[in-house]
Amino acid sequence: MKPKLKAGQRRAEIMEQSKRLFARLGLHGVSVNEIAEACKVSPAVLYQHFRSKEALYEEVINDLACEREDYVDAVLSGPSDFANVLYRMTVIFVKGRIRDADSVRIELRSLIDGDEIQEKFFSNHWKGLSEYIELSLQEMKETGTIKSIDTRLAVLSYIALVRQVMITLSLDEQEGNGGAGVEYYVKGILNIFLRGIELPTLDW
Amino acid sequence: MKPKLKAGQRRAEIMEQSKRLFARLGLHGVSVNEIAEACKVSPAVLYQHFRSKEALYEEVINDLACEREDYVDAVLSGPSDFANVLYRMTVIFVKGRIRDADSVRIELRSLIDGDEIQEKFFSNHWKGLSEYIELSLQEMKETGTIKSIDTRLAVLSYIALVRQVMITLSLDEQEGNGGAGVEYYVKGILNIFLRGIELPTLDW
DNA sequence: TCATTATAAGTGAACGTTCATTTACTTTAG
DNA sequence: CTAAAGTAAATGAACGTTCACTTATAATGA
Repeated sequence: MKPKLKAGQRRAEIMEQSKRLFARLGLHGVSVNEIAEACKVSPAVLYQHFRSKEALYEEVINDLACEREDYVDAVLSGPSDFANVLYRMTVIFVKGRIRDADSVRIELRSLIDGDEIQEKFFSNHWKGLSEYIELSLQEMKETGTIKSIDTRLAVLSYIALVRQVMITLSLDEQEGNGGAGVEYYVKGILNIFLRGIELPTLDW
Repeated sequence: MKPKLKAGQRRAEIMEQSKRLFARLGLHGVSVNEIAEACKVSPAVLYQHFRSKEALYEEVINDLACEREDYVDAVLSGPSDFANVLYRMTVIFVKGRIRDADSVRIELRSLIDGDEIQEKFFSNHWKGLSEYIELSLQEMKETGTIKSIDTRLAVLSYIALVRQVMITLSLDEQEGNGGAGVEYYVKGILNIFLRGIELPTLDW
C-alpha cells in the first residue's frame, strides 16, 4: 500500500522534485509526466496543488529567489575590518548557495532569460553582499582610505568572481578542483579583489 | 511569386534564424514551426537541409564553437608587455563576442546544461585568452618576476571578469552602463586583475 | 532565340507521438 | 460515512517529421 501524504507534504515533495528537474532541464525541458514520475504519483496529482505547469515553475523559482542569507553572525563573529567581514560574508553566501547547485543553475537561467526573476534574485541574494561593498568603499573614499575608484565596476567585479567560485564548486562535475574547498577559493578571489582595488589583503 | 534561394543560402538563413531563437529560448523552447516561420518557409524545408531539429541545433552550436579570434594583430600592434598584450587581446575578444549577444547567451546555456557538445564551444573560445595568461604566468613564476600564485585560480578569475563585462555589455538591456564602452570596462577589470596578482598595471 | 526539359527548392496537409490538462472513478484515514 | 488523496484513462492541442506534390530556375537543343 502506498502511503498517502498530507496536502502540505505532497506539495513540498512536488516542489522539491520540480526544482531539481527545472534547474537541470529548464521549463520546456521537463514534462509534467516526468515530474509526476519523480514524485511517484500520477500527473493529475500535480493539478490538485498547482494551477498549471507554469504556475508550479513560477512558484519554484520564486521560492528560490526569495531565500535570504543571514549575515549577522558573519559580521559579529570575528575581526571587523573590511577584508575579514567580507570574507566571512562571502563564505556564508557561497556555502548557502552551493548547498544546492539547482539554485545556482536557476539563477544562471534567469540571467539569460532576462526576466523579472533575475532582479528578485539580485535583490534577495546579492544585495547584502554588494551593498556592504558599495557602502564600505564609499566611506573609504570619503575618508581618503582608498584612491578614487569606480565603485560600480568594483562591485560588478566581485560579483563576477564570487559567481565563478559558485559555478566552479557546484557545476563543474569534473572535480578537478583538487578538492579545494569553499574557504580556499573565497580567500583566493577575495585577495585578488582586495589587491585589485588597492586595499590590504587578509592578514592570515 | 516568392524567390527561391540556393541551397547554401537557405541553409545559412536557417542557421542564422535558429541561432537567434535557440540562444534566447533554448533547444526545447523553440519549435520547428517557429524556426520555419522565422525563415518564411514551410517546416519541410528544414528537413532538406538538416536531419533533425537536434542535428540543426548541434550544427549551430558547432558553428559557434569553431569561430576563433585572431590575436596576431593584438600581439603585434603595440607594446609587448603582458598587460598591454592582454589588454588588446581582451578587447578583440570581447568586441568579437558581444557583436552578437546570442553567442554569449549560448555560452551561458552551455555552462548550465553541461553537455559535451557545448563543452567544446566553451573551451575553444576561451582557449586563446586563457592559454596566453597561463603560459605567461608560468614563465614569470620561473623567472621569479612574480610571486607564487595559483595559476588556475588566476585564469578562472580573469575569465570570470571578462565574462561579466560581456554580460553587462550584451545582456543587460537597461543600458545603465553610463554608456561606457568595451575599452573602459576591459581596462577597468584588467587593472583590477593585474593588481590582484601583483603585476604592474597598464601604464596609461 | 525560345519552347522543352530536368532538377533543385518549396509547399501544405497529414502522420504518429508526446504534451499539458481534465474527467470519472477508487482508495484510505479519521 | 465522508472528505481528502489518489489513480487510470481520455482529451485536444502542439510537437517533430514525412510525403506526395507544385513551382521556380537553369540547361538543353533546334
